[in-house]
Amino acid sequence: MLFNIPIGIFAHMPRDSESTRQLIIDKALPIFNTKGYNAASISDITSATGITKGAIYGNFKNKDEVATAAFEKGVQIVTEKMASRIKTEKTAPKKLLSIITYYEDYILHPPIAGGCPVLNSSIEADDSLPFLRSRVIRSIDLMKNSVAKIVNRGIFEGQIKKEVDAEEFANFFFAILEGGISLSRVEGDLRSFSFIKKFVERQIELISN
Amino acid sequence: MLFNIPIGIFAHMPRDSESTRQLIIDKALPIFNTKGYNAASISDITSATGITKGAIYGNFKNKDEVATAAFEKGVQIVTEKMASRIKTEKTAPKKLLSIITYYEDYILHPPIAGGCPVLNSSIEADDSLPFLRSRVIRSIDLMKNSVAKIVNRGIFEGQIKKEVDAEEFANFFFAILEGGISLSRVEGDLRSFSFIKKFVERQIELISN
DNA sequence: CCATAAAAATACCGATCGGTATATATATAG
DNA sequence: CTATATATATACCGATCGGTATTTTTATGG
Repeated sequence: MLFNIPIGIFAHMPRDSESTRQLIIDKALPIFNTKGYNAASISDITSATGITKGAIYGNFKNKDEVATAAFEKGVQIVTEKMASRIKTEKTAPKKLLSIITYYEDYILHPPIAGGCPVLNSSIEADDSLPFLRSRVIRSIDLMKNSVAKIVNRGIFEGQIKKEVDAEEFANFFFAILEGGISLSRVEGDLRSFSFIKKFVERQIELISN
Repeated sequence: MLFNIPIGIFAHMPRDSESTRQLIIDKALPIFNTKGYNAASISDITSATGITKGAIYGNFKNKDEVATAAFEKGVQIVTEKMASRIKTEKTAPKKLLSIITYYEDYILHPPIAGGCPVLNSSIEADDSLPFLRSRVIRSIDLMKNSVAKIVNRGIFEGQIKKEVDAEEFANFFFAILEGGISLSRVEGDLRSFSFIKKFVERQIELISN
């Protein structure tokens, strides 16, 4: 944990503020993700962490910075878990299918309470929360690009039909899966997502050789 | 405006509270839709309407009821405009295409500031705002059903391939278009939506006879 | 023109918000 | 053991929140 900290540079080292910072981020993430940025309060975070306001404002400049750090953590969790799923498969169609099941598992066993942080923040940040918007855009771009890369590599390796537009497919793929998550979440069951899953699976089959 | 009010039943009729109520709803709708329920405040509404808190709480029990009325108004606006577009077309494929262009126009010339109230409320209401959730679900169901009806009628009239699963298509259609709106809104341009539009148009072509 | 009842405006409430200034606790260097 | 720098806790700030009690305005019936 502390191995990276250069010994001798800091003359004094009282309590470990880095682990406090991580605690705040970890506890703040599900709070922001379920309640939304505006409804989530600093005192929500103090309750969840058992840490006082002084510790929070000692480690973050303001609420925006806590939210930003929490969002980045959320993106990291989501994308890392997804990437590890993708890696286990060898061909493009199977990689794409693994993303679908990742989304399905995400609904059944949410790694972060409150749904997908990218989608949630996307809705909340589109006209308010300017400090989050660019980060949301970047995350979306990252996720769409990774899908496009899979498709293009699949074309190169002969698993995907070469006339497929990777960027178009990536947009479709991302939009419908995010839409599917939001549908199943608000409806409270997997029914809508199952339809969407079936549809997307057929699309993958259709573009495969 | 006042023609419908039965004369003689009310002994006294000071200011017209119904038009005040409508003013509040009309001004509150874009506020709730852009800022979200929690960030939107009663004083935001008093500023926008030029009306005082007393008038608001004279016409609504609390903030929840204002938000509910605004949401229903939003749904009404969205669905009525969409229905009128659909009606101008005769065949199922053309009706479906008209919905796509409706969404596209919605992005370019939003009838309500802040995006789609159904999608926005869906995200915000999924774990908070229980008083809105059932209404959101009902609205989504309504919109998906109208798409499914178009598809089924299209099958019946021979315009759509009979092996098409109307409910599956409706789920796909709704999820991807809502996803497309949210994408283009947060990204701030139509690029993603254009890809999605192209994709959905091809799907419509594929299920058409 | 006056009485009346409804609607809207005003004034106020406790609670909570994000944020800050200050005090206290803690770990290390000497 | 002590001095010191840092991390955390405490106490407090003005602003704003949703909501309510009360007063003022307004339209109508008589």
